[in-house]
Amino acid sequence: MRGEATRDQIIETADDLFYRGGYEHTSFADIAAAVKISRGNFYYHFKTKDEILDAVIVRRLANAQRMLERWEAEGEGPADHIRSFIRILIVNRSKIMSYGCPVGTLCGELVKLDHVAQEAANRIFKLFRDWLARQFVRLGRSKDAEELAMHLLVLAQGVATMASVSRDEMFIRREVARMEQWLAAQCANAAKPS
Amino acid sequence: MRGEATRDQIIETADDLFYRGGYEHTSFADIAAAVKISRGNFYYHFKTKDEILDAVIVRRLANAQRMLERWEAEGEGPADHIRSFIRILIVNRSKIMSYGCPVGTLCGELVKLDHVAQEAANRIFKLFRDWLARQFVRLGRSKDAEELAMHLLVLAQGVATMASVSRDEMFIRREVARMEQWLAAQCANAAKPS
DNA sequence: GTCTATACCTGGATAGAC
DNA sequence: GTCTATCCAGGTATAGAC
Repeated sequence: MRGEATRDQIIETADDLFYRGGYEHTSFADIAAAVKISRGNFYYHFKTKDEILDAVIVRRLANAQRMLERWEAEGEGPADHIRSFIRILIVNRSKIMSYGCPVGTLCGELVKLDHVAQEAANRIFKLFRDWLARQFVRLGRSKDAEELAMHLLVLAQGVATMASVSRDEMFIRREVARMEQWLAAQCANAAKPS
Repeated sequence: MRGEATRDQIIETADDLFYRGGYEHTSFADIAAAVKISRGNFYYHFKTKDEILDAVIVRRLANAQRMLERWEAEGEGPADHIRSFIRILIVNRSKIMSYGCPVGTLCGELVKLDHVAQEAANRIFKLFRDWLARQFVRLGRSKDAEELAMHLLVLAQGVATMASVSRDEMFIRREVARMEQWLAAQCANAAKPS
């Protein structure tokens, strides 16, 4: 069915527009124009704007899941896997400097809107947190794995926010170097308290 | 003049509503209702919504400035001053868990809206960064004072973002403890490379 | 300086032809 | 499955009385 393809295109486009312009600020007209369909056709695929948001979140969850699996398949061990996470800040630096972190900015917006999809969006963070925690467990830090995972998310979110303010690539590189240094210290401390 | 008082009330109310609900999501009607004036009267004080935003940013800048001066007056030295900065995360934990950091979330929203006031809002960050850098200089870290200041802002922003996602007070306390530990290490390293 | 009334537009959502 | 036409709510902004 051609319809499925259109639906996927809408979700993909909405994902991108929500990232670049925010959820509320992006209108049906914007998405329809980008997909090159009429506004009316839109409602054949999604009855409400919230439905598109849900679909976008599902898509982001799936994409994140795939990315984590790839990192595990490619990396040599838990430390390597965590390093892959840290390096998305470098890999995606352009977009991050322009629009921040897709996950963090969406969750932040939904908080302010007091939106029902808040919890769904937070699940993306949980996915990363649990995955990171598993890596720290394998690193011999089972006692504080969760805390270390949260701390890495803190660093990543902080860097993303300040990167979109300063728009300074060297800033990102310095902070990433710090994060890798921190990770190395955690490896050395394996099985010891923080 | 009564007019000045009304104007101030509008700014104060808008400041709060912009923080809790975001700039775009907050309508004139919302502000007018909260201040208990008519929408028409509104336009006597501010011709456009952007004008209110400008006034709110000016207000936030002034408030931040006053807060920094208070910290310097109250604290015993640069390390103490920086600790005051770190502890706003504890002091404002309720609001931060509900709405994130007022500065970070505003700048993040303005980035997505591609709003002209972006630069003005970023000035609030610059105020904090410069002030923190001065404290680090006094701590004998003139070589990397700017970098350390940015790193503290990264930590604060990351904690604020993840706090509004996890809504876990203990998480904030753990991260603040980490920040204070980090600060102590920087003091010990005074005049040495990071 | 504050109000009411209202113009105007945009955005979400529906109906119905093709 | 896609379109055009249209409705309606809410948001910014203006005019003009008091």
